[in-house]
Amino acid sequence: MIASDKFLESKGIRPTAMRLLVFQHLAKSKVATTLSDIENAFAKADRTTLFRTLKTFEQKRVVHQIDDGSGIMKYALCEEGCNCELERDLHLHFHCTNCGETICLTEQKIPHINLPDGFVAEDANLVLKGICDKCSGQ
Amino acid sequence: MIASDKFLESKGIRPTAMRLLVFQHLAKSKVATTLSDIENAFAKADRTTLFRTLKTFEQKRVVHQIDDGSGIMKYALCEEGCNCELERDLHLHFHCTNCGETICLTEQKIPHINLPDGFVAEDANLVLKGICDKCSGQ
DNA sequence: TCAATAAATGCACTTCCATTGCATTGCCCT
DNA sequence: AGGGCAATGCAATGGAAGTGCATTTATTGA
Repeated sequence: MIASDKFLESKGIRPTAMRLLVFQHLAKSKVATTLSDIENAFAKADRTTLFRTLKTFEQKRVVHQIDDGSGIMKYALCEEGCNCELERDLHLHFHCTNCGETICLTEQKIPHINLPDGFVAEDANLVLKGICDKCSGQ
Repeated sequence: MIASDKFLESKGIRPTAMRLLVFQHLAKSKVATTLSDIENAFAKADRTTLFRTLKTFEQKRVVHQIDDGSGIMKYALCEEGCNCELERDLHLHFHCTNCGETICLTEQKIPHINLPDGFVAEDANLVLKGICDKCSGQ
């Protein structure tokens, strides 16, 4: 694993202190994270800065945004082998209705769908809702 | 096709004038509809009433809510053969990034996904984004 | 090194939509 | 008719995304 600052630089992102902290916070987290989560983790940080940091990360394909239907956007780091740069990495997400957490199931890809004539798909978002492994007692 | 008021009654919904209008508006529309769409269609109507009408419809399984990632909730009538009462009708939705419309592809079902141990899925939401048939020029 | 320039940050504010509280109206049933 | 509950309308709240602008911090080039 390379150092965070080198990694960000390799993505074309200037590795400021704030950005390194946000990046490392995302790296530690196993679940998708909301803006408010990050805001609470660093009491000193300003919402806007965090917001823009995430937007920058998203643009540079360091994180992807997840809309799990909870009404709040969540963010998660792209995987090592994530081919975000070429095409969207179409793994699915699992939203636990018990604990509210959203998990990237990077192993599970979205199956190919045959669309009616004239429809051209460019992106896909599949969110399963239910009970996660922790909450189901396993 | 049975009359709207009989239909609503059969679903346990009192068929008020407002509700009949909303129902018929949804029935006419081929695409998923936002609260604002309906609000604009009936200038006389109050947002709140429409909002609660939709919530009632949703609860009684007359409409389903669609979160297509546009940030605005949309609603569409459940199909004739929709088995919403027993389990969620897991068809997918197509969101056109050109015209902004969201279409229920009721023929296309969400494929079964094998989840890791401990995960129990109860609901699924699959939204494809791209260009719809009208916008692609077919 | 120092000034000029560009990028990042912080604060205040706006906007948009979902949602709720409460008073009022209208409908149904006895 | 009238009691009671459901539906409606108005006003207000709340939460999250997003924007404008001034300030600070970093980078670059003389």
